[in-house]
Order: sequence, then C-alpha cells, then structure tokens
Amino acid sequence: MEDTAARFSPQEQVASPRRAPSQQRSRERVGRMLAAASTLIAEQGSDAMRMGEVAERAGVSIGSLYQFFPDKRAIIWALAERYTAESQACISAALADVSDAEGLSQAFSELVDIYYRLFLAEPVMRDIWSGTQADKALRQLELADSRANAEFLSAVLKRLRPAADPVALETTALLVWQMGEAAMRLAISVGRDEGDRLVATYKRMALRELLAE
Amino acid sequence: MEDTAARFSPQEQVASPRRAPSQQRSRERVGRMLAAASTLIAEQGSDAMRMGEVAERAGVSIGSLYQFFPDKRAIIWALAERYTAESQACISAALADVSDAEGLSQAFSELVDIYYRLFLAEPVMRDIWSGTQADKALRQLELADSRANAEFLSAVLKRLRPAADPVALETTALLVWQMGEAAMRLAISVGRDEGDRLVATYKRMALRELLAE
DNA sequence: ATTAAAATGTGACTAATCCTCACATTTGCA
DNA sequence: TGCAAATGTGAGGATTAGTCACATTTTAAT
Repeated sequence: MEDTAARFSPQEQVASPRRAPSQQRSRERVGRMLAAASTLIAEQGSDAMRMGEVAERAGVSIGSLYQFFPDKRAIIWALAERYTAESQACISAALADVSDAEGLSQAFSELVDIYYRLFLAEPVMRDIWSGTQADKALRQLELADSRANAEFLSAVLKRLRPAADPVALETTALLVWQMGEAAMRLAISVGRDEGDRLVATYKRMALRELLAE
Repeated sequence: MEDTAARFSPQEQVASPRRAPSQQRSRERVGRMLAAASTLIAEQGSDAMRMGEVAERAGVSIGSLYQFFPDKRAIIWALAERYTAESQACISAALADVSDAEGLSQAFSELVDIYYRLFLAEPVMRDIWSGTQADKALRQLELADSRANAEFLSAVLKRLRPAADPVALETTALLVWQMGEAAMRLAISVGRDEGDRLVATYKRMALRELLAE
C-alpha cells in the first residue's frame, strides 16, 4: 500500500501525490480527506463532490488538500484503488484452490453473489465505476435505448419459443444486448486482434443462450 | 424527428430546447451547431468540447447556441438521439423477419458485426456511450483491474483445461468478467427483481461458457 | 405598405469551481 | 538551539458554463 499511484501509464496520466504524507499528523489528515471524499461521493456522487467541501468536512484547508492530491481525480483514484485492492484479494482467495469443474461452478457462483451484494451496498464504488462522472441522464437514455433494442430481440425469441416464460426471454434479451455493448466497448479499448476475438466469443456465448434452452 | 427530447423523464431531466427553430434560417444554424459539436467531440471528446468553440465553429454567437440548447448536455443528448434513431431502425430491420433458429443466428451475427464496425468507425457515438465524460484514466484503471481479476479466472481455466488454447481462455475470462460487471451495473439501474433475474441469467451464461467447450 | 409581435441574434458579464502560490507554522534532527 | 524539511493556509488567478438586456430580422395581420 506504499506507493499508491504509479503503476499505470496510459494515455491520460493521473498525477501522483505531490508529496506523500510522512509524518503522523499528515497521515491522519489524509485519512480524513479520503473519508470526507468518500462520504460526499456516497451522498451526492463524485461529480457533485466539491473540493472545497471535501476540505471543509475533513477540517483542513483547500491548500492542504491539494498538497496531497494534485487534482480532484487523484482523490477518486485513491478511493478506487482501495476498493480495487480489497476486491482483488477477495477474488484471488475465492478462486485460488479451485481444482475441478464442480469447484469452479461453486466458487464462481459465490463470487458473483458477493460482487453483486458489494455493488448494491457500496455507493462509492458503484459511483466511481458506473461513473457519476458520466451524465446520469445520458445513462438513462442509453438504458432506454438498450431496452428498445432488446425488445426487438425478445420479440423474435417469443416468436421462436412461444412456450417459454416471456419474462425470462425479456431478461435474456436485455442482458444479451447490454453484454454486447460492454463487449464492444471492451473490444475497442484493447487492441484490434484481441478486440476481434472478444467480439467473436461474445457472439458465440450470446447465440448459445439465444438458441438453446 | 420533430420533438427532439421529451420522451424520457428520469430522475435527472435534460431540459428541452428553450425554443424550437421554426424559421429556415435558424434551422440551418442549429444544424451547423450540431455539426460543429460533432466535429469537436470527434476531435477531442465531449468532455473537452467547449461551448464557446462550438459557437465559434458554427459561426454563431454563444447566445444563439444557448437559445436552442439550454446546456451543454442538451447538445450531446441531441447527437445521441440521432444515432439512437438510426441504429434502432437498423436493428429493427435486421430482426424483423426472423422466423427460425437459423435465421436468428444469421441475423444476430450480422447485427453484431454491423454494430462493431459502427463502434469502430464512429468516434462521436463511441465517445458519448463510452463516456469521455467519464474519466479516461479511471477507465484505464478499471480495465487494468478487470484484467487482473480475469487473470485469476483464466489461471483456473488453464488448470482445468490444459489442452485448450491459452489465448482463447484468457479472452473468455476477460469477457466473462467484463460482462459480469456490465450485468451488475445494469442490475442496479433496474429494479431489484429484474436485477436479480439478470444476475442469475448472467451466472448461467457465464458458467456454461466457463465449464463447457 | 405599415406595424406590432414573435422569432432570432449578440456578446459582455455573472457565477461557480478547480487549482496555484507566496507566505506562515510545525516537526524532525544534528 | 537552530535549521531544513514537511506541513498548513486561504486569498486570488484562470477557466468555462450559462444569463440577460438589448438589437435585428421575419412573419403576418390590418
């Protein structure tokens, strides 16, 4: 947990802390800053979080805040890294000693449940990953759009499998659609080759679900 | 294409145009504003797009811009809706006359290819959906995190299926992981019941891919 | 054609907010 | 004790979204 940010060097850098807190006093204060940021994000979302308010709630001046976090993104980044570290430990533990199909099935299932509960219960992590940064209204439009598109798909499914539970088919259609968008977003942010493989794999998975029962 | 925004009323509203352009002159100008915005988003991303620059490139004053778009989001929203309408038409057409499993397989496969190509080729749509709004560095962290988590999973897969192509297993693991995050994000933004169904369906799909071959 | 009302156009100005900087204070240590 | 490094401060610079009072053009009714 020493060097908090320096591992990634993508196109857009997040500047590392101007200085690391070395004395006891400043370490406590940085802790308060993170706590304040976390609270504010939980209350209002990271977009609405104001640096001035973070400083005020942490009981420090705005200058002190910027002494340890070079910009607003650095605070959010720091919180994100904390969650990342926690969840990686959890995942690693869950999958470490899987040795057969049965075990994988069990472990994976539990992992998903844990993650889901975590997402439901952790407003901060949710906000950061789901991007309050990003426009909420736009997300709503995206969801509405997805629903509309999924409806075309579920209409086909209902036609092909009239005996199946319509609600389940709708769920499947929506999920398949959203997963497709996720797969493509992912495909774009990795290289072209890996991207193509990802899309192909998605296609296979989706079709298996759409056709089989 | 008349009333551009008024269909959705989620928590966070996007104000509708202060006034709709009714004369020829203003309709042309609004077109130029949208074109300018589109260009700027393609060049720099929607986050870096400045309203002043949009106005300048469109050859109108900042006041005129705000006459038709009440805020920055409204322009992005308008562009998003344009793409949404286009793609819906495309999807509807592709799936309309599917009548058997073979047809679905064919149509779905083509649809995915089209969408993928669209995503690759359309910087504006990509930016809006993938959220340049959202912090790019944070997305990189998220991706790195996903990769790390997926690695635990692919390690298990390689152990269980030593004969399989390792690269394919890595692709599968990453995709399954990202899809899981997408499924959970989706699950959270819909109601609890539907959310639970979505996660359960995801689990089933993922396990089928992870276990079978 | 006249003219009033509606639509449209303008850009200086306000407000909000991130972040800097010159300077003050405290702490570690020789 | 005294000095250098670490830490703390908040007024103010800089950027940018969005407003508003007023000017110009178009429409349409008389």
